[in-house]
Amino acid sequence: MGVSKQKAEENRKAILAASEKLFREHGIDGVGLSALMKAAGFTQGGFYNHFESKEALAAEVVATAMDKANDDLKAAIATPIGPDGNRLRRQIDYYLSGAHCSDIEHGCAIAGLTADVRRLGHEAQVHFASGLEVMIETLTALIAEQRPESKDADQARDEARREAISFYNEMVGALILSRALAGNPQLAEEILNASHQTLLKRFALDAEPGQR
Amino acid sequence: MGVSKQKAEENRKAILAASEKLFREHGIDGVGLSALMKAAGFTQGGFYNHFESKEALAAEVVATAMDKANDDLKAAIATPIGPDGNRLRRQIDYYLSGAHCSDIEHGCAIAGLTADVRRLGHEAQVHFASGLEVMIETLTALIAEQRPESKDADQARDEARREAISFYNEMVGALILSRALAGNPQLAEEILNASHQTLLKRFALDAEPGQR
DNA sequence: TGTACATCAGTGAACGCGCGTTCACTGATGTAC
DNA sequence: TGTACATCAGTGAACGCGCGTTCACTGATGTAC
Repeated sequence: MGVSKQKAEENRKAILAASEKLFREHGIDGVGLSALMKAAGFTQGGFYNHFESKEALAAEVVATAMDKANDDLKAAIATPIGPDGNRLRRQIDYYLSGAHCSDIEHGCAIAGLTADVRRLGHEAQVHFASGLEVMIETLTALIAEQRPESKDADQARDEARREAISFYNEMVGALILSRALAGNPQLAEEILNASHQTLLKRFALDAEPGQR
Repeated sequence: MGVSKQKAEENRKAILAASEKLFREHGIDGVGLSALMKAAGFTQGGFYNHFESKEALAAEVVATAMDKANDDLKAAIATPIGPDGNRLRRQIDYYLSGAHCSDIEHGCAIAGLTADVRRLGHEAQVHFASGLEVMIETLTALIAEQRPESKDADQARDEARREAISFYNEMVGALILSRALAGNPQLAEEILNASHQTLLKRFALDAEPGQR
């Protein structure tokens, strides 16, 4: 058709964005290149002008999705909150909400991709691991705020990191299990709620400020 | 070939067993009927003597895998332990071990199938949900043992169930995330260890008996 | 108990289909002079 | 600045391949008499 370099770059990003949505929803094996290209507004032959293979696309989708997820989390943490608000509580409320659970396309990239990453190539797995490490570091800082001060800074950092990982494991597990429970919506909700309540309690966020 | 009814029934079970292993490892979309039948020791044409379709097989695999997982857990809990042992601690130690993490074929059916269940048919999802409910009930009883006695029995039961779900969410999340981290084995191990340590502490299992 | 026949698990080739990938072609963009 | 040409993103048809499924056939099992 003849397309400017700038337009071509935009088109490439459109393919990546469409692919991320479809991969999360149907899995990487569950959607073909023709569907991906159609969703991005193109015909299937053009795919190889932008990517070397479907596997290369998958690796790049993982990388960009993880970067975006980390940017989003950092932005959310930086957003001001009211005087009685709490940054950690806000993350928990959002992550374990029914809305986030239903919105696989736009929700947490890690929870949306974890299941498929195991069966992807090495490059995708390395991008996933790097992205998760950044996520853990961000959450460690967030949780360190929440914990009482300690004399031993090294030990405090180790403990905060351990708490952050354990915290994230629980949130991801709750979300993935809940999403697998289309066969019993009531149980799906109970699973989100159980972790929600338990995590608030664990980080002493379950009472009004000052009460506890 | 001509085969007795009893032998045919055994063959059917062999197909189910081979399918469960391959489905867990490669996903349901990731393995074809010819591979399944070959793994069970047959040629592909005979598949439809036993199952109506690949989807029907998947639903039955989920059902039998969940039943077996629940039977195994109940048997493990019933197994006697030494005087200083603890049933809950033994489950945690096993579930969050590197050995369990590596052994997708024989490990926890729920963690092995959760990722795929979302994309299966309704029947499979219902079997999954029923199996998970039984698992939660078993864990609730196990955790209730661990908790101090309470005046209000109803409230105690609700709390034990909530603790059990939250506990299971964290274990499943840790296992699935760890398995997705082939790109960073050190982080994979750290993720298992973080939940292991945190859960032992949470249920006051991290010290010698009597010390705490 | 023996004999004749129906049953049906298993075989292996074939079906149509959609997959990932390749290719010849188009034509606006970008470059050389 | 204008003109001629190379580039390359996009098109749409085609490739071989493996998928889920179907089918005609085989022959030991199980049944009827």
